Amino acid sequence: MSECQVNNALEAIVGKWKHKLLFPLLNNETMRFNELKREIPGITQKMLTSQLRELEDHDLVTRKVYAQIPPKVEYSLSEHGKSLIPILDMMSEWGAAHAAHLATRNEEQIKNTRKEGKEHA
Amino acid sequence: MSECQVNNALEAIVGKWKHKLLFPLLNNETMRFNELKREIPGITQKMLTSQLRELEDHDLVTRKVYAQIPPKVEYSLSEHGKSLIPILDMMSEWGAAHAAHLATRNEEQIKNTRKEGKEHA
DNA sequence: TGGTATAGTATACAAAAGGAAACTATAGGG
DNA sequence: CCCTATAGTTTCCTTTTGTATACTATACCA
Repeated sequence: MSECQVNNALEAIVGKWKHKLLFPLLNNETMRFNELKREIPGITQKMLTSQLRELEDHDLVTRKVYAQIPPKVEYSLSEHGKSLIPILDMMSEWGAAHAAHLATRNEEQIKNTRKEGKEHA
Repeated sequence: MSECQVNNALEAIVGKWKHKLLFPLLNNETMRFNELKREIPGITQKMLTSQLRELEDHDLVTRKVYAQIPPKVEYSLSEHGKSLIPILDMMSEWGAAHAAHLATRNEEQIKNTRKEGKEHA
């Protein structure tokens, strides 16, 4: 296992918005710019553009421009992008376990605080 | 697969330095503050402290303080922290594949550029 | 002539992250 | 009395990110 390769992987999917774009694209074969924007509440056009460009640079997302007016651009997950699915799956599973772990830990801390309170009383 | 859980997972290990701390801690049962600092070139004390605190908050790293002077503090991967290993492994593998993918893609682009050059000549 | 729609850019600003360097505590050694 | 060592904290500054808002092009429609 190499820290440098982990870094490569993280760079591809990390960012405030980047991995949030992946999910709508997993569920829809193709998506248009404004469609993505509607799916991701709070994102600005600038952020959506820049994050899509970065995903494109990593060849995770494919951008197809139609020479029309008004413009039409379709985004979709590339074949290479789909190779991320198992990792996202695993992270999702671990994320859930992690959240549960922290929740029980915090409950225990609250119990201990109460005990201490009684001891001091 | 849930975007929110992936987010939980990413939050735990993302940051310019956080995952870089994990590797020395995987290879050594316990490590002291300055030992970690030496292992991670370029990190400042402030960053090392803050990232260690965040890992501790997520219960990925355990901090043991010895009441000595000069101070002695030992950091180690918690049991929960060790549950990250399969994910790091997978990310490392994907990161290598990803780097290779981008490399061949770029080579092809260079070839195509040369072809275009000849065509125009 | 003016409004609509799409997929963006451009500009200005605010907030967050990160870096550099100085400062802290205190036991032991010279 | 000063120096060393460890594990930080504090302050100030710079860089990076992100937000808000306005602006662009152009075919079609009324």
